[in-house]
This record gives sequence, structure tokens and C-alpha cells, in this order.
Amino acid sequence: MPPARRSRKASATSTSSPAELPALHLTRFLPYRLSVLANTVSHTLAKLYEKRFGITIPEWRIIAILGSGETMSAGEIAQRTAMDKVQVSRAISRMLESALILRESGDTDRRKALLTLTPKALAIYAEIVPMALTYQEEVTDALSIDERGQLDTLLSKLQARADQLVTRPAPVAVQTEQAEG
Amino acid sequence: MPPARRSRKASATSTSSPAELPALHLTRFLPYRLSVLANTVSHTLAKLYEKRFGITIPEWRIIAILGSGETMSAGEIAQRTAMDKVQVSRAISRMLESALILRESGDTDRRKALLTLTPKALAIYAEIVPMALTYQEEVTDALSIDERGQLDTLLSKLQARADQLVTRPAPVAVQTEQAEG
DNA sequence: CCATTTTAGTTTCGTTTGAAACTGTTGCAA
DNA sequence: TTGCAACAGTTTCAAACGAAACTAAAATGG
Repeated sequence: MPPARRSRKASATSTSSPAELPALHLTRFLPYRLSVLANTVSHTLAKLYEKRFGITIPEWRIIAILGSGETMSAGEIAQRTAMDKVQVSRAISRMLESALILRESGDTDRRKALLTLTPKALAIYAEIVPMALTYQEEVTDALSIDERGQLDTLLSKLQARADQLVTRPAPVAVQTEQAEG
Repeated sequence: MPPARRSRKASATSTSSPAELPALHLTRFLPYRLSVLANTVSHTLAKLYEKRFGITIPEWRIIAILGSGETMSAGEIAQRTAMDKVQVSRAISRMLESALILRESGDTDRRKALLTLTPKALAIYAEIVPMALTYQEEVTDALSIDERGQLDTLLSKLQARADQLVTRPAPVAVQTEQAEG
């Protein structure tokens, strides 16, 4: 991160001529770094899941949520997995076909279908969880114990802030005083 | 029977019954958290770029890389943006249509096309960079100065490790000694 | 040289995605 | 009641994606 203390916002990191724009190096740009990292990690895991169990990441997430044997509706799954309802709906129909999930119409509210994992899916869960945790540990092995705590804190804070900024109106690019050379 | 020091890897985080699997709470699972965070951030930015300039994230990345006026080939762009060549190729053709980029055949090697931003794209660059930096700072404002340094370190270490693990054979799920009730 | 392999980039094809439209159900209110 | 808004979930459609096949241009090497 740039030491960036001084000015208000968007302080230049370069030491070049005055009229120049603040430099943007993609490899130091947080959204880019997050995107690449998340992508690398997800992709690695996705290949693992796919190769071993023939499931996709959305399906894995659903299995992870329902793995304790709980029953819930598609909407609730969507909330808890941070996927949107379309994604959940599609994952569920795949899982119905491959007999990983059981759907029964709710009795009080026929809009909500109650979803439960089948034994087949629970077996996958039992096998996949250690794999997933192992992978996670292999990644975090790169960090000291302290750093793992820091990571947890940082991710939480960043997510909270990012969530705030989603709704909020666009950050109207501060009109940097165009030194205007 | 020795006091079975269970651990090795994938130590359980829960305090529940012995036979139980190590718990996996999606919201504490690193790949999930990274994915959600990166998604939130990227999505917010993408909407910004799209609304304001009608460009996508791949296009933005190319603009970011070429923004200093440099000229380079598609392959080089792919490397520097961590996008694959297909993605780059498609982004470039869009940018050719919208007159954001200039392509001229290389003279020494006619396979490599030299790509340069047009003034139109440079104007976008000048406007978009402050916006991007502002957004980045709005996000990192959630962190103390110390934490920003930590974030930088952590992301670098994690990315390096994740990269190592991409190539490497699958983490063969450690066969947890099924503590077995 | 000509044949083969490698490299740069594009195209194709099947899949995935997300937004918006749609279907069916429930809750609410006149 | 019936009429309408809100809700749960699905379908549709167009864009985006990735892997693999393809085209064209160097580089290699017999």
C-alpha cells in the first residue's frame, strides 16, 4: 500500500513531473490483486472438486451449507452462500439430476421448497471437507500464526467496507487539481 | 492406547462430538471469503467503469497497462494483466471497434501486432485513474496504516503460495483418522 | 532449402453467467 | 371475496468465458 499519508485522496506515488497523473500500477491495485488471487484459489479448488466429484463450486457451496444435515429453502441457501437466486436455482436442478439433493414442497408455503442433501451428497461432504481444509491450510501455511489472525481481521474489515460501498453512489473521482502544465 | 494426538492437518475448530467431521463454515473458509470479497469489489468497480465509460474490466486493464503511452503486443498484455490470450484478443477487438486502441503489424515479426492507446483511450485513462484510486482508498480507509502494510504483505504471500499450488498435484485429502465414535 | 515445430493470435463451440421477464403462491386490503 | 402487491423460484436471452481447434508467421534442423 502507498504510504499515501499526506494529501487528501489519490495522492501521487510517482516522483515524476508535476502535471502527471497519479500512477496506477495494476499489480499494486487492490481490486486487481484480490481478483487475481481469488481467481487462482477458486480455480485450483474448482478443478479439484470437478475432477474428484464432478461438482462445480456453486454445488460445493450448497453441499457445504447443507452438510450438517440441515434443511432449508433455496432463498436461504442463496443468502448463506452469497450466491444469487438464479445461480442457486441452477445448481439445485443439476443436483436434483445427479441425486445429490432432495426437494420437497413446503406444506405451509408451497413457494418454498425444502432442500436436503441425499446420503450420496453427505458422503461427498465427508470426503470433500478434509480436502478443502487441507487446501486452505496449504495456502495459509505461507503465513505465520500472527499473520493468519491479521488476515482474518483484514478480510472482515474489507468486506464490511466493500459492502457499504456497493449501495452508495459512485465515488465521483475527486477532480484532482489538474496541475495543468 | 496412546492419547491419540489427532491433529496433523485439518484440526477441528468445533468443540462438538468426537466422531464428527471437522466443521467447515463457509463464512470462515478462505477461498470463499476471497471470492466474495473480490467479487464485491470487482462488481462495484465494473459498474462504475461501465456506467461512466462503457468499458469492461478487461478493457480497463488494458487501458491501465498501456496508459503510460507504451506500445506492446497482445501476448505481453496478457502476461502483465494476468488475463489469458483469448480474453485479451476479445477485449482488443472491442477496443478496435470503439477506437480505443490502435493496432499496427510489427515489421520484424508480423505475428506480433503492436498496440497503442488512442487519444480517446488516454483521455479515459486520465479520468479513470483517479476514480480507481479513489475507490481503492475508500476501501482501504477501513484499515489503519499498519493494516494496509499487512494487507500488502499478506496478499503477496498468499498469491505466491497459491501460484505454487496451482501446478502441484492435488492435495490428497489427508485421510483423516476417522476418530470413529 | 523444404518439412516440422513453435509461437502469436483468432475463431469456434459448448457452458456459464446475470439481468430481466415470467410463473405460481401468499399476504394484504378494499 | 377479489384485486394487487410482494415473494419464491424458474426461464429466457444475450453477453462472457475457457478449452481446444485453427490460421498465419517465425524458428529450427535435416
